[in-house]
Amino acid sequence: MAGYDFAAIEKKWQEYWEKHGTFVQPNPGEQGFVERPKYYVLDMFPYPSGAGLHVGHPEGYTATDIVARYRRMQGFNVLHPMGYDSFGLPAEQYAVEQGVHPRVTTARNIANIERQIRMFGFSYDWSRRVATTDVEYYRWTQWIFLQLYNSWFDPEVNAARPIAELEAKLQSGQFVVNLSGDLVPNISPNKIPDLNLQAVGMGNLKFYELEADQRHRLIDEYRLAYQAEVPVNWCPMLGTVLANEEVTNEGRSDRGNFPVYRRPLRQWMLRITAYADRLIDDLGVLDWPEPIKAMQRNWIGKSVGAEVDFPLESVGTEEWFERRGRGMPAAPELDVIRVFTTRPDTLFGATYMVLAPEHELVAEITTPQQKQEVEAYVQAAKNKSELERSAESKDKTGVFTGAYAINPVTRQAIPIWVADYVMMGYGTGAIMAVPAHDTRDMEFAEKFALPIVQVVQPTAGQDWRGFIDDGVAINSGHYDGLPTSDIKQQITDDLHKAGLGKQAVNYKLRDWLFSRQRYWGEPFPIVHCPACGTVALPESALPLMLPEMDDFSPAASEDPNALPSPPLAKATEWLNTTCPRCGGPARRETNTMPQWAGSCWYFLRYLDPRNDKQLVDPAIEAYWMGSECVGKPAGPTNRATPTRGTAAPGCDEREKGQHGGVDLYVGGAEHAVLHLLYARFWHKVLFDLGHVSTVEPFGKLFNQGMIRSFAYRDRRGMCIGYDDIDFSGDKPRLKATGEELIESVEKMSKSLKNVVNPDVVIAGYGADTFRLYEMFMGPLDASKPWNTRDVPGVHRFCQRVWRMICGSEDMAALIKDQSDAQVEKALHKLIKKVSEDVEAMKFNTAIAAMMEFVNLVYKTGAISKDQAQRFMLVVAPFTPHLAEELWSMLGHSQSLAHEAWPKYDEALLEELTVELPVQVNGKIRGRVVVPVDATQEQVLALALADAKVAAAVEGKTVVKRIVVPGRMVNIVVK
RNA sequence: GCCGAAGUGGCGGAAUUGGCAGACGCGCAGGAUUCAAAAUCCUGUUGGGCUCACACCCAGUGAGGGUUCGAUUCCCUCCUUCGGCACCA
Repeated sequence: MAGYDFAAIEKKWQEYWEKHGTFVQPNPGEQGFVERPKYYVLDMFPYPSGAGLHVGHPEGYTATDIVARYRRMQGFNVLHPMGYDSFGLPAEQYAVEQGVHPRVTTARNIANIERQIRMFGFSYDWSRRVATTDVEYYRWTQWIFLQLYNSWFDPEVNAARPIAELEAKLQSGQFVVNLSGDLVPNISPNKIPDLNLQAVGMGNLKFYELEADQRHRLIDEYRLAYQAEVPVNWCPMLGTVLANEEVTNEGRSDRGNFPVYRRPLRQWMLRITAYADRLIDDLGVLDWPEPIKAMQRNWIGKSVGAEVDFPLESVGTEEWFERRGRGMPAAPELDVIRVFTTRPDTLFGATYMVLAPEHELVAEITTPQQKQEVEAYVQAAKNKSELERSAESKDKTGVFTGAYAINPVTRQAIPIWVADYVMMGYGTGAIMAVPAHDTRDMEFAEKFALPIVQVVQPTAGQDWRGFIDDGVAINSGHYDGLPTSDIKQQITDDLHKAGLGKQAVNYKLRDWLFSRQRYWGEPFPIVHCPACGTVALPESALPLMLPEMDDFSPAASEDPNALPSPPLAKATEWLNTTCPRCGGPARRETNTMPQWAGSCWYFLRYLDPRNDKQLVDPAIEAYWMGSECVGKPAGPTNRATPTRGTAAPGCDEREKGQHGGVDLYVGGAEHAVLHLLYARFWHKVLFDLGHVSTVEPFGKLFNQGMIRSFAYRDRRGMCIGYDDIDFSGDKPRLKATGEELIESVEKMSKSLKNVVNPDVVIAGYGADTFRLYEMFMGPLDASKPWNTRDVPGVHRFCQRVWRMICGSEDMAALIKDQSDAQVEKALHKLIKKVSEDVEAMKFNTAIAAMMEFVNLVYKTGAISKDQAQRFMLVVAPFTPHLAEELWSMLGHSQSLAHEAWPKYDEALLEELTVELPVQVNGKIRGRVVVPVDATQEQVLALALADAKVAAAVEGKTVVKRIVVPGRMVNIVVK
C-alpha cells in the first residue's frame, strides 16, 4: 500500500470539491435549495497585504471550518463565505512608492492570499466571494452612505428616520428653531428630558420663516452623515486626517509612524453618538465574550452626573440666583461657567475651577494683569502636538485667569484657572475642582497651593485626602451625614429646582470621523453646488466610480501647517460635474471613506452577492440572519416589531442569547472596539430604516487568541534564527559556539527572527497537519506560542490514522472483519466527546480524544470497516483531505461532506461498575470498585473493608462519612 | 494609574457543579525491529524520600493567608506576564 502522500491527496480533494461544487450553498428560492435550519459561520475577512498570510489567520479560519463542516453533517444549510477588505492605506502607500495603480497591487495581493487560503482546504462557498474594492461592492457601500445622509436620529423614537420626516415636522411646526439656532420641539420643555433641546420660551423661529439656504443648512446639521469643523488628527506626511484610533499613544500615525497634529478641519462625520445608549444596552442580548463587551462599554464611556452652572463673581448676586429660580437655560449665558461632574455630591468641596485652554470664556474673563501669562499658556497648549501633551502628562501645569466664580452652594468666590489637564472635547470643557476627592485636582491644588476641603468621610477609616470612593457627606451644610449615592440624587434635584443644575449624561464616544484625503477608498456620492450647497447623488447615479488617475499620490508634507490636498481634487474631469438638483455646474466631494466602511456590512453582501437591484434581498436576509434559534427552521421574521431582549420560544438553554445575526463570528480581539462597534452602528441604522431584520449583526462572537512564537537571544541580546540553534540538549544553544540562549515568547516579527510561514509548514507536512496543529496547540481563545518542533507530533497522528486503514510496508492494516466491543464503546464515547467539544469550540481536547481512540485501536489491533467509516466522519471536520481519501478507499464514490454526523448510544456508555478513590481525612488511602447503583451504605462498607483504609482508620473515631455518588468517598477520623 | 485575561512537569497544555492534579502531544530514557540508522511499534517519564524491585511515605497547580470533610477550582492580600484604555471631571 502506498504511504500517506499528503501533497497528492490534498490537491486531489481540493480539486474535487471545486469541480463538484461541494460547498456551494444555494439561497432560498434558488435551484438546489433544500428547506433546512441554517447556520451562518463567518470569519473576519483579511486585508490582502503584500506580505500574505500569517499563521494567525488560519487559526480562526480552521476553527470556523471545523464548525461549518460539522454543522453541514448535522443537516444545516451552512453559509461559510470569504472575501477581502481591500481598500486602505498600505495598498495605496505601496502603489505610490512603486508607481503602480492600487487596483493592480490589490488584485495581485488578493490572488496571492487567496492561493494561500485555498491551500488549507477550507469549505468556503467561493461563489459568494466579495472584495470591498469591487465597483459592484462599493456601489452599495455608497448606497448605505446615502441612507445615513438621508436620515436623522429622532430622539422621540430613539431611532433613525428618513430626513423627510424631520422636514415635515419642521414644516408643520412640530419643531421650531430657537435663538441659538438649535432645533427644539414646539412643545412644553421637559417632555423629552434627554434631548438637550429644551425651548427657551420665546424667540423661536418657524421653519418656513427661514431662508431657503438656512433651511438647507439646518437640515444638514441633523443628518446621520454630516459635515463639521472638528479638531482632527492631521498627518501631513500621509496627507490625510486620521481617526483617533489610527493615532498611537505617542501621537504618531499608526501606519508609517509619522507625526500627527491636532487642528480643526471640515470633515464628514457619522452620528454614532446618537446610538451610544443602544450600543451599550444591546450588548446585553449578545453571546459575546464578556471582556469584549466591557471594552465596548468602556469605549463608549457613559457617565451619569450633573451639569452645574457657576456664575462669574461679577454677576453672581442674590438677584441672579433669584432669577435662576425660574429655570436653567438650555445653553449657559456668557457670564456663566457650566461644568459637568459625576460627583455633584462633592460640590461643597469645589474650591477652584479649571477651563480648558480652548474654552471660549478664557479670553473673556482673564483680567488685564493675567492677560499676558494666560495668552502665552493658551498659545503654548495650542502648539503642543499630541506627542508633547502625552509626554508631559505627569506634571500638571496651569495659570490663574485672575477671575472668580461663585460656588452655587457655598456662595463663596473661587478662583478660575486655565490648565491643559482639562480637555475641551469632554463634558463642557470646564470643571469644578474638588481637590480633596479627585486625584488630578489634588495634584494641581498641591502644586499651586489651592485650598483643599474635605466633603466626604470615608466609611472605613482611610485618610480623607485623595479619597475618591463613596462615603458619607461632611462639611456639606444640611446634606451632612448622607451617603454619597443619596446626596448625589438629592443635591441634583435641589439644583434643578433652583435652576442651577440638572442631571446630565456624558459619553467618551465621539462622532465617527468618516473622511480621508486619500485615493484608494470609496468616493462620497456627494457634490458641492454653489447654488444648492451640499447635494447627494440619487441612488440611480451609483456606483460613483473612482476616476482613473496617473498621479494618485496625496500631497505629503513635513509642514504641520500644510493644507489637505486630496488626490481626487486633481482629477479635474471627474471633479467637475453638474448638480443633480439644479443642473448647474458643481464639484464632487474629493474625500474618500475610511477603510472601516467596507467592513461594516460585508457579512450582508455575502448573503446575496450578485444582486444588482438591492443590497440584499429581504427574504434571503431574513433566512440567513433570522433570529430563530439554532436547530429550528427559520420562519418569517417580523420586521415591524423586532423582539429585543427575549429569546425565541422553543430555544433550549444552550441557545439562549441567540437573537439573530451571524450565528458564529470568529476573529482577533484587535477588532474588539472599532470594527465591531462601527458595524453594529451601521446595522442598527439599516435596521431602523427597515433594510435588515435584526438589531444586531453578530449574535455570537468568539475571539481567537494571538499566536506568538519563541524568540531566542544570545547574551548580547542579539536575536537568533531557528536555523542557527541546536535544540538537541536540555537548553537551546547556538550551533556555532554552543552558547546557551535565552528563550522568550513574543509576537512574530522579522526583527525577532521568529516568524513562521504557513507555506513552508504546509509544504513539509500538509494542510491537514497544519490545521490539526493549530487546533491542538491549546484553547482557541488563549494566546499561545507556535512551536515548530511540536508539528511532527500531530503529523504522526495523521500517519497513524492512515496506517490504521491502509497499513504500511512493515505494518498490516488494522481493519478486521469482526468489531471489537471495547473499540465500539470507545468510538461512541469519542463521538459524544467530539460533538460536545466542537459545539463548545474546544478543539484541542477533541483532538486529544481522537488520538486516544487511535491509540486504543493500535493496542487492540482491530477496527471494523464500519467503525473506521464512522471514525472518518468524526475526524473529517479536522483533517478533511485525509478523511475524504480514506473514506473513498473504504468504498465510497462521493464526498463525505454531506454525510450524516454519526450517532452515539448513551446506553452503551453506561458502566456497570465504577472505581472510587477512598480518602481518609482528605488523603487518598485506597480505591474500591463498586456497582454504579450501589447505595451509600454499600459503598462505605466496601470502602472500610479496604485494607489500607482500614489501617488508616484503625484506632480512631470516625467523625463523618462523605459519599459523593460516582465520585469519591471521604472518611473523617479523629 | 484604571479595566480585563492569565500564571499547573523540561515544553504546549488537560482536569464536568468544590471531589483521583498532570489527559493528549512534544522532549527525554529504555526496549523491540534493523547489518546499521531513520522511520515504526511498545514501555516509562511532577519532584523528593525509601527500596533489588513491587509497594509505600512526603511535598506539589505564581507567593502568603482563609472558607471546607475536601480547593488548580471559591474568598482576601501580594507578585509576575499579556491585552486594552489612559488627565474622560
